[in-house]
Amino acid sequence: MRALIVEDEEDLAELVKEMLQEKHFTVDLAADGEEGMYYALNQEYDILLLDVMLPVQDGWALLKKIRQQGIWTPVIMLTALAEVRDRVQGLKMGADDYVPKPFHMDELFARVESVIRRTHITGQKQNIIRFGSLTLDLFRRVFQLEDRTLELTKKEYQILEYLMLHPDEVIPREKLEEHLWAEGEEFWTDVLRTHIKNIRKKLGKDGKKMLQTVRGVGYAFKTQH
Amino acid sequence: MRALIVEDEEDLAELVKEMLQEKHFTVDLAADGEEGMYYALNQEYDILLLDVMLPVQDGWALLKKIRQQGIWTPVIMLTALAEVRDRVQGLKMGADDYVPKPFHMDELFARVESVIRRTHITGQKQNIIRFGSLTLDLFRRVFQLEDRTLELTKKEYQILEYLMLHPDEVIPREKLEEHLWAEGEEFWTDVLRTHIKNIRKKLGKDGKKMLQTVRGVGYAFKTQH
DNA sequence: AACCCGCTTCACGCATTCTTCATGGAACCA
DNA sequence: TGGTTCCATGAAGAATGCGTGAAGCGGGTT
Repeated sequence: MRALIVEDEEDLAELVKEMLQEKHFTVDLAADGEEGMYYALNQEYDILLLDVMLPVQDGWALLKKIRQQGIWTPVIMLTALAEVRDRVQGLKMGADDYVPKPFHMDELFARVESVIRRTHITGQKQNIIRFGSLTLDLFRRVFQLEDRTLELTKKEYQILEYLMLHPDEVIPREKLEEHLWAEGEEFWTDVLRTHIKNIRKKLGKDGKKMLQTVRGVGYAFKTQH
Repeated sequence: MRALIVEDEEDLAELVKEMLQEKHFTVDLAADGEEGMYYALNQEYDILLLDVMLPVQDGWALLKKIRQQGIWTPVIMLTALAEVRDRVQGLKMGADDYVPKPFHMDELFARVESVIRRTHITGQKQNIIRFGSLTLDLFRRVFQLEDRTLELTKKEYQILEYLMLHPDEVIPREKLEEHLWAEGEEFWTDVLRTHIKNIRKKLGKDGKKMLQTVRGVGYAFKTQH
C-alpha cells in the first residue's frame, strides 16, 4: 500500500509517516500544496492524507484540483479547525473522511483502514484474492499457500502483493522499484533479484512458475501453468 | 503503449524517443506539422507530444485540427514559450498538459504517465489488439495465440508489437532497425532476419502468412492472407 | 553490549538471448 | 534459362542478464 502525506508540520508528518510505515505502507511526504499536487498527479497511491492549512495552496484547493484531474484516490483530511462546516465542505468536495487534530495515531490508522476498505478497487468488504493455491487477504495482510500462512518480510510482501494485484501482467523492474522505495531512496537492482529469489523459495516448488522472469524487462505473476 | 512525437529539433526528438522506448513505449516520430497530422489521423496513440513551433503547421493548428476530426488522444504540448497565456490557450484547445522547454526527461515522463493514467481512468480504453487468433495486450505486454501466451524474447516482442501496430503496412527494414536499436548501435541486418524467423516459428504454421516478406523493402503484418 | 532479523551488497557461474556465419533456395530480370 | 540478388534457415559463438549463496550492515530488542 502507498500513502501520500501532505502536511507542513514536520514533526507531525514524520510521526504519521512512521506509523504508516510500521503498518507496512510505502509513504511519500510533501510539505506544501504544490509539492503535494505534484506527487498526487504523478504517482499512484492507495490513500492521501491532506492537511487543510498548507503553504502555497490549501488542502481544499488541492483536493478540488486533483479530483478535476480525474484522480479518485481516497482522501482523508486532517485539520485543526474542528468545525462541522468544514466537515460538510470536505465531504462535498470529495474527501472520504475527516480527522480533527489532535488525533491519536491509532485513531488515524483506523480511519485509513476503513476508508481504504470502503473504496478499494473491488469495492467489497472482503479483499481476498486467490489464484490456485495462493490466497492474499489484503486487509489482514496475509498470504496463504494451501493452508499455511506465508511468513513474508515487509519487502517480500510488498513485491508479491503488487505482482498478484496485476496478474499476468509483465511488470517492469523500474515500476516495482518505484513502488517499493519512496521517491529519492537509493537502491540497487540486485536487491529486487534477491527478494524475488527469497519469495520463490518461500512459495515452494511452484515458486518459479508463479513468479516468472521476463528477461530484460521485469517479472510477472502467472495465474496458470 | 504508443506515442507520437511531433518535433522538428532532431536531437531533442531523438532523446525523447529513446527515453520513451526505454519505458517500453513504441514511438513514432514526425518532423513537421503535416507529417504529424498524417500520423495522428492514421494511427492510434496513447499519447501525443506536440512541439508548438513547427514547420509547415504549428502545434496549435495541428491540435485543433485533430480535435476537429474527433481524435481525443491525450496531448502534451512542448514549448519554449513558457508563458501563461500559452498554457491557458493550450488547455482551452484541448491539450492535457504543457511542458516548458527545457525539461528533464524524468519530468516529462512523469507528465506522460500521469496524463495517460488520468485519461485511462475516465476513458477505460483497453489496449488490446486482435487479428485472427493473435491477440496483443499492450498494457500487460503479452501476446496470445489462440489461448496460449506466446513466450517471446524482448527483441521478438518489440518486432512483433511494432508490426502488429502497423497492420498491413510495409515496414522497411531500416525503420524496424531504428526502432530496435538505439542510434549509433551496430548491427547487421542478418539479425533482423533471424528474429523474424524465430517469431514465425513461434507463431506456428501461419507464421509466414502473418509476417510477410516484402522483397527489397521489409516486412508487413498481414491481417488477412 | 550482544544478538537477531531483514535489507542490501557482491561475485561468480549458468542459461538464455542476441548475433554471426555459411549454405541453400526463392524471386526477379534479361 | 542462367545469372544475380536477396532471403530463410540452422548451427555455433559471443554477450548479456539472471539466480544464487554468502557475507556485510544497521536498526531494534533483550
